[in-house]
Amino acid sequence: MKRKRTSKRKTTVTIHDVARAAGTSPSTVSRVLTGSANVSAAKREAVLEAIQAVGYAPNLLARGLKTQLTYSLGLILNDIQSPFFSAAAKGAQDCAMQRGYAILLCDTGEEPAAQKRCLEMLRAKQVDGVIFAPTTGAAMILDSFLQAGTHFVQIDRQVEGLPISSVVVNDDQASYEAVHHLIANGYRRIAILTSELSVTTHDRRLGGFKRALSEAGLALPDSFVLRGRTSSSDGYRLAHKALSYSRRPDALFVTSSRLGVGALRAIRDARLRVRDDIGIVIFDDIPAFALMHPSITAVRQPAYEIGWKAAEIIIESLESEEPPPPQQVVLPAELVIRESSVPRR
Amino acid sequence: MKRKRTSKRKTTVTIHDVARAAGTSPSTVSRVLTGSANVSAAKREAVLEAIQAVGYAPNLLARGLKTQLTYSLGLILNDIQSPFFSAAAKGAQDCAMQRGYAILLCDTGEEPAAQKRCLEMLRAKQVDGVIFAPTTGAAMILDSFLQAGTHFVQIDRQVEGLPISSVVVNDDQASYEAVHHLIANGYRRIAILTSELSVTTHDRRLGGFKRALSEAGLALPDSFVLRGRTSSSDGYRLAHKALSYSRRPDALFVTSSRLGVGALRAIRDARLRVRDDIGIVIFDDIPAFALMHPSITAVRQPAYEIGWKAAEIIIESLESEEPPPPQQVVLPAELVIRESSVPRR
DNA sequence: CTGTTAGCGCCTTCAT
DNA sequence: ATGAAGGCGCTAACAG
Repeated sequence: MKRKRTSKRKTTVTIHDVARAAGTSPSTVSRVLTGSANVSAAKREAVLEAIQAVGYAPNLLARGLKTQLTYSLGLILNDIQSPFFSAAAKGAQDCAMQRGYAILLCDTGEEPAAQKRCLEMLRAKQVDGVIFAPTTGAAMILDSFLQAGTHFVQIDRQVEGLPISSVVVNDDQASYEAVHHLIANGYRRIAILTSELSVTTHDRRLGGFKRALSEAGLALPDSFVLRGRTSSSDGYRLAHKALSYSRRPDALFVTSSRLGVGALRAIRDARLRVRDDIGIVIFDDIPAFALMHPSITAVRQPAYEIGWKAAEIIIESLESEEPPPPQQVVLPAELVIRESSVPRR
Repeated sequence: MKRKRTSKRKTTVTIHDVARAAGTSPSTVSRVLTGSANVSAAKREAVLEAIQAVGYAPNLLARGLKTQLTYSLGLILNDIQSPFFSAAAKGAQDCAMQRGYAILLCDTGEEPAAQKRCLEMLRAKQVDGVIFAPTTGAAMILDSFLQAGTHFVQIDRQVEGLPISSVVVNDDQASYEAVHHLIANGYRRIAILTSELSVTTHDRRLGGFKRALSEAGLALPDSFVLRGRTSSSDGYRLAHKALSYSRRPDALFVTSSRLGVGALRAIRDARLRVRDDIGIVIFDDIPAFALMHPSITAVRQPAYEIGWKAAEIIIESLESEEPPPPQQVVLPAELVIRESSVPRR
């Protein structure tokens, strides 16, 4: 962790150098930089030229130290490789960039310990705000940060009962509709593949699933609720198990695309035909689902918009005089009906 | 862009507070924090306790201003949503995190202007180094940064002729092998779908393609080299065009997964059968390719390793006394043979 | 081993 | 409109 300074810093050019080159004082240079006060057109010109001449670039560390504002936002995700989170990251990045903020990226891999380390690091870096998808154990860590006045907004998941803004989708309702759609298409023995993680996302999707079933008067054997971790191999394992039941399900509702990909592989390996032997709807759409034979019905989430909106909320709250009260934004997820849930004939 | 300070900062606790609580001086606190010098066990204890008691968290801005070291790395990508880049991002993030560095994420969307803005922002933030996938126009912008002593490493693409480290795959050879494989499986009229962007990646893939063809004594009509942008709709358009030729190709080599996804859709819409009517190999593998019917042969890139290695190179060079000379790392991409390139019969 | 001193680069009163 | 002075929080000599 130790490191020596190399000769790198000889080239450090500061507002002093600019001032000297422009024949004025550092304060004046600072004023044209921030635009905070009036300076005569002549001086301003001189300064601007001097900046070019000496190749000056501002040092945001120094500025931040002085102003207590860093114009950077933390972004804590569980898996940047998932299409959902990478789209959200892009949305947040684009919005932040446009408003002059930078994004510090953290990937927790769903590890509470990593989540804690990320939060601490972000605090030490003095980020102005944090966008994050909480994983288990977030609540207790968060307290101290809220007291420190850090602005937060949660995405995808929610830690309930905390006065924090959030941007999520209508997990319950969208799941309800997806399952309702399966039922309407004649499927009766529907199993759910979901995560054992206690995050709101999966809980609510399970909730919508159950609601649709009970509303239709359909039974739900305990064995039809299959829980695992979130990798695609877990999806494989879960689906494999479900398909091995003597009375196996005739349809699957899967609460994440990763699990879904694994489940599809299991179906294939079991030599079962998607749609004819087993219907399937997956929560969270990925481009590949449209390409498959048969194509896969999925619930599309506005991931990019979620990320964008989260950044927007944070920046607004940062830049307003009175920090606005926490807001809960719920964006609609959309059922994209393809072939895997619609039997022929 | 203007913003008032809120009442947030009342809670700022510094090493002074710690010092007071521990009955010692700020320097001693600093010493236990950095471990730079010996302090008596008693004092150290007192300081450690005081830190807990007053809820102190270090301010890395201030430290960085003093030490000229920020322990943060810039990461400039063209599209975080692409599986390749998001895997690379994760690799870089994991390595950086492990070594105590943070990652500042920038997404250029392949825009030279955005690339420039990102670079400037990163410089202003005083990052210790930058990992980046250059897009067109990178060369000229880079110069000034190299002089400023910023450490760089390129991934995926290369700006040639600059003394910068890079981590790439063996684009030429892997492409050669992929096309050779198509030829060995009886395909003869092979077209390539690639990008019009002049980045080394696509150029080299085209190079390997041509090499395999000429070595086999196969002709390459100009119309069989199709170039577009990089979206999947471009892939669709290009493939659609190729398939409409009176003497259409019997196989496609596609130089990116995005283009490939579009091409597959075009094949499907044209009611052609992958493999039997038209063979296909795609450079850059994504999980979905394994799931399709028939499954898609692809060139798998070690994206995570590329990101990891890039971070490692930068950190090593940062932490070594003598900055080591730039190194060019070439990781092997692997041809994953599935069904789309292997005719039955 | 420990406290004091002097900045890192910048912004911001305060005088002028 | 402009310059001088002080300090953001921290570390690194320098003394003792």
